[in-house]
This record gives sequence, C-alpha cells and structure tokens, in this order.
Amino acid sequence: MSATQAAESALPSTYDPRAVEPRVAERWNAADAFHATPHTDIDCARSPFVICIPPPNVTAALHLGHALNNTLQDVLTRYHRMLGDNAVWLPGTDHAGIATQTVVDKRLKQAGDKSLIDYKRDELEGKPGREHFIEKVQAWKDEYEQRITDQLKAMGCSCDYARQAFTMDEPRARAVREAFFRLFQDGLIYRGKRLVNWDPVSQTALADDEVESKDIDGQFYYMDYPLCDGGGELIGGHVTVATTRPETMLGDTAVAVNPGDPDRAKHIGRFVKLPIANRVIPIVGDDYVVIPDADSDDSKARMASGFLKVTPAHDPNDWEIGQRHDLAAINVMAPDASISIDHGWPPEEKPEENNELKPLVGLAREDARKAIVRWFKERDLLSDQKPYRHAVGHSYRSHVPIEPYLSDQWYVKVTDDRLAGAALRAMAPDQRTPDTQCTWTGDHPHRGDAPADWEGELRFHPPRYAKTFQTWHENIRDWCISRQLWWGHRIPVWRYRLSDQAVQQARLSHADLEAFRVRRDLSEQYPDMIASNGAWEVTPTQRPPFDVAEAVNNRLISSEPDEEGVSHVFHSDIYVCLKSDNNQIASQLEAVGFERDPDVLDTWFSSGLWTLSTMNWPDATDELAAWNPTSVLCTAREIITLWVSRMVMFNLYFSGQGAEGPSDQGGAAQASYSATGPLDHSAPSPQRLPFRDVFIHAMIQDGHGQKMSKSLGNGVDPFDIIDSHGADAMRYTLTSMTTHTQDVRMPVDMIDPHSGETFTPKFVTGSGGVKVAAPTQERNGKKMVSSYGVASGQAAPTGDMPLARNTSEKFDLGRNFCNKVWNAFRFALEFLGEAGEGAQGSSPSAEPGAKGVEPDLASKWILSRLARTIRSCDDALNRYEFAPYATAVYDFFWRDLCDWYIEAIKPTVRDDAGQQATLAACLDASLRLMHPAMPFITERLWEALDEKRPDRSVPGLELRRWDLLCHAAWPRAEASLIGEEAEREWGLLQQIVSAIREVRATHNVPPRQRVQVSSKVPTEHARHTMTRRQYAETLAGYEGREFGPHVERPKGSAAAVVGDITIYVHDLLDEETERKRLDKRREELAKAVKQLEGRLSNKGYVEKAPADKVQETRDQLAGRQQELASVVAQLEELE
RNA sequence: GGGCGAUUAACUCAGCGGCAAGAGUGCUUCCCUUACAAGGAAGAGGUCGCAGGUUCGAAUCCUGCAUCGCCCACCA
Repeated sequence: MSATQAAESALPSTYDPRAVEPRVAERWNAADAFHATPHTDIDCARSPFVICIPPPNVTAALHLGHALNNTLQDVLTRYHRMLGDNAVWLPGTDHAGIATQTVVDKRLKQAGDKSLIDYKRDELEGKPGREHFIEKVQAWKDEYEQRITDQLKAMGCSCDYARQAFTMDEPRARAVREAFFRLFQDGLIYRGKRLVNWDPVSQTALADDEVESKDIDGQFYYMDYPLCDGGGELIGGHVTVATTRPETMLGDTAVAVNPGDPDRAKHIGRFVKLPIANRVIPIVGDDYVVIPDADSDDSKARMASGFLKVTPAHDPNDWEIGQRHDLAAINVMAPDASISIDHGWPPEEKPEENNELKPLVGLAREDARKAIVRWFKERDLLSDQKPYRHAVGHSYRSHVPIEPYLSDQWYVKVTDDRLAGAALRAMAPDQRTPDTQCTWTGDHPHRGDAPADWEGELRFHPPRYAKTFQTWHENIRDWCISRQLWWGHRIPVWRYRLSDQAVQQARLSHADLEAFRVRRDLSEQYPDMIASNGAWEVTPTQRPPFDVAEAVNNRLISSEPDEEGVSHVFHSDIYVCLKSDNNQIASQLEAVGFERDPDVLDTWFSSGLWTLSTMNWPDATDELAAWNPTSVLCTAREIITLWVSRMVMFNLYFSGQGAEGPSDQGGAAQASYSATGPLDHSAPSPQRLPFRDVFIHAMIQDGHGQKMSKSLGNGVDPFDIIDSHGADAMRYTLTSMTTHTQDVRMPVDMIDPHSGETFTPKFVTGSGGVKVAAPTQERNGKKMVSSYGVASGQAAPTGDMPLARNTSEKFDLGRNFCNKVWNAFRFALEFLGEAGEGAQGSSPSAEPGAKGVEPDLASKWILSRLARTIRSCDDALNRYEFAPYATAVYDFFWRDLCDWYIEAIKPTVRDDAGQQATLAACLDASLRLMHPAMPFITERLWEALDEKRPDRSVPGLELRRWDLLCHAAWPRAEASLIGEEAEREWGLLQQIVSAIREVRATHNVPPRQRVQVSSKVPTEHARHTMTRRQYAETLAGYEGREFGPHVERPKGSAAAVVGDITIYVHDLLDEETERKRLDKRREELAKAVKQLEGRLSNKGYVEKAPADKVQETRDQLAGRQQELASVVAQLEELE
C-alpha cells in the first residue's frame, strides 16, 4: 500500500457522508453492481426477487414520502440480493398526464410564455400547436426525470438503471397499444355517452381522483312545478321540488317520489309541466328519493320536499334514476357550462322559439341560477329557500365546481368478470371478508366464490388494506379512460363518421361504402394490427353492465352493407383500432375519411401495465418469464384503488392470454417456469399476478399533520436531508419510522443559509387552507427563500436572498448512529490489522477464532447476541417489519457491541486473539446486517475492514469475503452460537456494573477515580463473580478487594444489592446521600414486593394462570424480598 | 354518509393479554477517560384520551363517547 493510499484510507474522527457517499457510488457504478439478468433455467438455485418501482410522476422532484417509499424498496432489494436471490429493482417514471400538463402550463403562464391556450388557438388556425406544446412538456419531463434519477442515486437506491423505463417511451407505448387493441378486440373497451366530471374551464373530462370535495355554503331552493295531464293541459295543483341547482331544471325529464312515501306516492304516474321549457314530464317512483322528516338526524331528510327533480344529463344520481326509468338525458349546457340549446336539446321542442328560454341561453351557470330563481320568484313559484352546507366537487386544476356533463368517452369495462372478478379471486382467501357491503344488486359475477383450484396469492401487508381492495372491486364502475388532453398516449382509434344520409335514411353514401371497404380490406390484410369489432354506440338509456355480444348484435352493424348498399346500422360511426404505429395503414384510413381520436388515455392506463411494460411485454421476454409476477409492491394506501387494482386486473388478464393471443386456459395451466428445463415461451400462460405481496407504508405528514405532497407545496427534498444529515442517516431514520401505523409526523425546520443555524420557519396559510412555510423568511435582518416559495413559483433565490434548505431533527437519530458505527470501526481497525495478520498465518482460510481458544464469557455473550440479532432481522424483514429490523441492528451495535463488549475487552483485546476474532466477526456481520438500511457507510467500512483483516469467520458463523459488501452473503449463524448460560451470566454482570455505577454517580465519584470494592457473595456464586471480575472492574472502574461469603461491610462504604450479592463500595463517607439512595431503593422494592404479593394472594391467578407464570412470579417475589431484606439491613447498619 | 387509523414521557414514536411501561430527541447532574461531545455515566419525567365491559390479569381484547387525521362516496 502506498503512502497516499494509506492516508486516503485513514478514517477521520467524524463521519463525513459527503466524502464517502460519492466514492462508494462510484465503486458500485464501476462494478455495474445492480444489473441483473433473468434466470430462465430453473436449475439455477437463485430464486428471483423483483420489485417494480412505483414510477414517480415527472411533475416535480421527489420528496420525503418518496424517499421513504424508495428506501424500503431498497432495503428489501439489498437484503434479498445478499440472501443470494436474483434480485432486481426496475426503476422508472410516470408521465402523469393531466398533472404534468397542468404544471407545465402554469409555469409557461408564470414566465409569460406562450401557454396552452395559445397553442390551442394555433391548432384551431391550422398551425402546429399540439406538437409544440408537447415539446415543452417533453423538456420538462426530461429535466425532472433526470432529477428524480439523480435523487434515487443519491439515496443509494440499488436500481438496475440500465432498465430505466418511462410510461411514455417507445417500449411502453407498444405495450399500451397492444393492451388497448386486445381489450378493444375482446369487447372490453367501448365508447359510451356518460356523465363525466367536466372541468368547464379546462374543458376536459377529469378522473374521479382529480376531483376535490369542498364544503360549500349553498342554498336549498323549493320550486313549484304545475301538475298537468299527459297532453300538457294544466289540471291544477303543483308539486314542490327541492334543489341546490335550479339552473339544471331546464334539463329535467322527470320528477321522482319514493313509492313508500305515504303522502306523495299517489302522484306516481301523473305528469307535470316543466316551467320555462314547457316540457311534459312524468312523475316516477324511485327508492332513491328521501322521504321528508323534519325530526330526522339526516339533514337531507329535514331539507327534502319529497319530490326530486330528475336531470339525468347533469347529475350522477339522476343519471342512475334515468337509467332505471328509461328517461331521456337532455344536456342544457355548452362545454364551457353556459346554458345552450345546441348540445342535446331535443329539436322537436323547438327551443329557439321559446321566448322564456331565450334570455337564459348563453348565461354562465351561476348567472343562469340567479335568473331562474328570479323567474320563479316573480311568478310566486318559489315556495321557500334555506341555507345549506354541502360538499361540491371541484377541479383540482382550475378550482371551479365540476359539472357532471354528458359526453362521449372511452371506457374499459372493468365491471366484467374477467377484470374485476379476476382481481377479487386473486386475493388470498384468508384476506377476503365474506360479508362486505356490496352496492351491486342482484346476481353479480364478482360475488362468486373462488373456484376450488384457484389459490389466490395476492396478500396485503398490513392485512387491513385487503378490505379497501376488495370493496373497491365489489363496487367498481366502468373506467373512463379518455382525456381531452395533449400530454399522454394518444388513443389508437380512427373514426369514420357516417354521412347524414346513412344516419337519417339508413342508406350509405359512396364514401361510406368506401370506408367500409377499406376497413374490411385492411382487416384482412393486417389482422394482427387492426381491430374493428369492439366499438359501438351506446345510447344514454342503455344500462350497464353491458352485454358485449348483445351490444354488438343489436347496436352495431357489424355486417357489411348488402348489395344495395343498405346498412342495418343506426347512429354508429366506424371505429378502427390500430395496434402498430404503422403509418401506412393510418394513411390509408385517413385517405378515405377516417380521423384519429384526438384524446389521450388516462395516465393510469399505462401505469396499470407497469409490471408488464417494464419487462417489454408484449414480447415474450426472459424477464417476463422469470420476473413476473414480481415479489412485492411497496406503495402508499391512497393508490390502492387507482393503481394496484388496475395492475392486478391488467396483469391477470394479459398474462392469462399468453404470448400467442387470447386463450381460455384459466387457472388450470401450470406456471411455465415450474416445468423442468428452459422456458418454453410458446406454452400457454396461466393468469399471473403483477406481484404477490403489497406492502402499504405510512404517509409522511409535515409538522402540522398535513400530508406531505408535491401539490400542497410542503414537500421536503431528500437532497436537503442528504445535505444536512447524509443519505444513510436519512435512510436509517426512515426505516426506523416504518411501523404498521398509517401516518408519521415529520416536523420540519430550516437551515439559515447565512449562518448555517437551524430554525423553525414562519408559516402562512396557503391556498386550500394548507399551512406552509412562508415563501420568504427573515432572520437576523437577512432574507431567504423557502422551498415552498420556489416550488410555487412565488420566489426565486438570489445572491442576497438564498434558498434555505429544510431539515428535521428526526434525522439526528440516523446521523448519530452512523457516527457511532464509524468511530467503532476507527477504534477497532487500529489494532485488528497488526494482530490479525499475525494471527491468521499464511492460509487465507484460517479461522482465527478456531484456534482452540475457548472464547471468554464476553465473547460468548456477544456472539450469542449476534446470533439472536441475525434471527430478529430475518424475522422482521420477511414480515415487512422495518422498524423492528432497524431497532435490532441499532441495539446490537450500539448497546451490546459498543457499550458493553468493546468497553469490556479494551484492556485485553490487543493481546487476545480470540477477542480480536470475535470482534472482527461482530463488525463484519454488523456491516452485513446494517447494509440494506445504510449502504454507503457500510460499504466504505467493509473496504477498510477488508484491508486490515481479510478473514473474519468464527466457528458457527461463516463470513466469506466478497469484493463488494452489496454482493456479500447475508450472515447465517448456527444455533450453537446462542449461549443461554453466557447470557444469564453476562446479565448478572451488567446488573452488578450498573449498581456500582449508580453508587458512584450518586456519591459524585469522578469517572476516572478508581474505587475499592468488596462483596459479600454466597459460596456458590463466588467463583463466577471472580471470573467476571476483570470485566466488572473495567466497566465499573474499581479494584476488587475481598469477595466471599463472610465479607463484612467496611466502615464508610456504600452498599448496593443485586440479587443475593451485596457490594460494598469503600470510602464513601456521605451517609446522608447513602441513606437517601437506599431509602429510594427500599421503596421501589417494597412496592414491587407488594404488587407481587397481591398477585399471588389472588386465588384466581394462582388457580387459572399458567403454572410457569405463577412460578415466575414466586421466584420474582423471592428475589425482591431478599433484596429488600438486604437493603433494610444496610440501612440499619447505617444508623 | 361509509371505511380505516391515531390518542402512551415536553416532542416524535415503539410496545398490542402477564417485564417495577420502552426508544430517539429534549431536560438535569457529572465527565473533552487517546473510538466517538453527533460521545460516556447517572437521573428526572407517564392514573398508556374518557367511561363501561370481558378476563385470574388490560396500554394491549370488546362496547360507547370525545378529539384528530386519512381514504372512499351520487353536489336534491
């Protein structure tokens, strides 16, 4: 070793993560340490361990919630890699459709650049707007994908970065097209007219999860509708409907009452004449309607009038009622939510001739509400108005109320048994709740029991989350997958609109015929690329779940037009789904008038394929064969419905079809890698889960109990913590925080960039009532910018006003631990090297500990503790119990190894080869055990340990060498290492040492000052006490004098009692202190004795409790009584 | 409205039928003892949210209540 190398490898006295982490990362990188290749040969003993990362959104950088998520995945991956599994962790990011598009648009606006509105205008004017906008988003994505990757690497995540994926890159796009194509072909994708969550400002449909509920102070309006006969003649009288949304009354197509309502059911079958619209609408009976009850606890019952206006096109409940009663849905609004007669108003009502209606047309919905209320008031038709507070869905991007809006969208029929039903049957049987509330009425396929031959393997940890998964699927509704956005996977469907002639006269034009002909020719020519039998038009009155075959037969003219060109199709356009991105086919379609659907897919469509697409499905890859299903999914509970569900359904569905296409194999087929020999890719595949285990971890909240999130702006960048505490400290702390609870709180502080001091920032209430750090902070007259200020675009760092990084003292735990580990090694490496070289001889396989030296008590004890610690770590990690794992390594290393073992052997270890061997083994095994949580520091110390002491095995614990710790074998201790006798012995010694230390401390004996100690011990203990003496003397700082059964208390000494041993610490003359000390001890013991006596005097306890418990109590009592007697005797002697 | 969870030391959290109830941080006292002051030794600090119940025995299981949080839900 050269002098410079020696200098480099010298360890400074404080652990400096900044110096260590990049170096270690470089070593891993140079060794390509985390790259894995699938083993398709089942003779290979290495079982796969696979994790797909929950791909973070490219909307922003990662925060501590992600740090937690990824730390846990890395702990598992590194653990299994060390176990010898073929471990791989597949990284990637998510394009996050609407979220990213919104963020980028907002930034463009903030910067005063051309934003989405401008690009949309360009597009309308025939200029390329869409492409240019997507370029902007793409640039954002590139930046944040890189940043996220950098963050993961800085955290030490052992991903196989060569396999990095993005939900919108080409391999993933192929998977999306393939999946869409197959679902389309199988009739599981359809186009439907339904109510969607419409954002009138952004003018797009929103996913349910993009709608935020807010409580709004509104009004309940009571409006009178006059009764009439079926022909519209008023017959006198009226009914009063109650509503919070008077403006939607223009779209009413019925009034509903509860058939069980004694006062109002008689109206069922009658008609009312809808004011303003003059539409004659029926009164129908429906259970949904709440019967009024002024005394009810239900506010709705108190407010209700018993008559419900039914507006199927503008209210989801009313939509359902409309389905049940075959009511028309009349859309009365334009996409911007202004009143309109052009978007579905029945032409036969001739709305343009309606003078009452005319003034309302074009009004915004809020203005229309006022105008209509005024109209009713003026005519004395508004019988009441009451204030009412209720929840209203708002768009999370534009913050305006969502309009339930009738529009054409693409749906995945997840209600089909092949999807939701399969997901339910995939659940581990013992995690299914038998009698949950299921909103589906009647026979529903999902409710069926799992077939006997299907063993569901999907398992949630903790198990309570299985219920969320189950109820979601039992109550699932078809999934709207189209979004009127630009950033996303474009829907691979081309549409040909039939001519008016075809629609109105059921005659096809020449152009129509040509479109049919081209579609048919292409279908024959490219059957694996083009699908056309899955699309149809669903009328508003058709009720889900649909029967595909029925829909195809009745609604779609799947047949070609006959010789005369007459089609049997009504209202249907021709839809063609293209699997490949073959421009030639597309251009042939476009040449005859087909147009590509402008919408993109819901972002969860591509995320739902993640476990397949990351392994390059639909190709039959080795990865898919060997690594799907993956081992475990680590995620947060908020995403169980959005993501976990969809991956389960998709992975089951597509794997069940096999590589060759759809098949009916079901659950009977064998897993193809359970056969002997290499994999046969052409074999039919069984349905496979995307993962067997789902681990749901806690949500990180800020110091105010608010969820840490990107959109709220209270996220903390892991880089900040790495900066203040180091990556290992962050990881260790996060690991130790992971219990099976739901939330953990993380109070966040800031670091003053001017002074480097930590302080608690000033908080302000931001949008949505969220408490956030003020965008700018001031301290000692100097200003700084908070990360919230930067993230929200409200402030930018400058020279005078730099960014103040976040930190949290919670991470001190991990930092202090790292420092302790570092220094323990620094100490040990000082002498392990020299002596170790001499001890090991020339043979590299020599085991220094096995040289016939019987290990001393301390060594036996620490090896026993080590063996138990290894066992605890395995137990904990196999159960996804991260905090107990973290505590186990912490307690072993710090409490046992440093506080007791190293302290005990300090005087002797330099000359004791056995102790050196034991110490080396403990250090080595500790590094292995700690590595999954703290990879950098342990890898660095491994290197140092290897240089000094290559052989660390001891009998019962083989510790083979590896170049890199991250590849080293996880320790396996033989049961023989556990020594109960040594543990008992050492436990007694610890008590003696503590007792002497306590005496010293209360009598203010300086630590360096040695004291004289003698001890009265019963004969049978004398020998043991003598053998322990050297350790006890070291640990408690004394010199032993007399030990024996007849030792008397020397004058002026203090006494401590441990079991049947009485220890005298000489020459402590402060009797007052001694009396107080003993008094306190006596009280404690008396209390314990009383409690134990009480327990034993309880007849029930003695009779019913297990005998060993009772005996234990008796022994305890005897021990305490003896101690108490000794203490009392000492007190008496003091008098 | 439905579901899930939390309430234990000043703070953040473990423990989930039987330890005199634990940890980290903070606090007090003493120590810069050549591994570590990001450290060592000792210590103070808790009617385990409230009220019932089950049990020989409850922080732990059950019921109810209160407070807080999250998820889901159709805005009459």
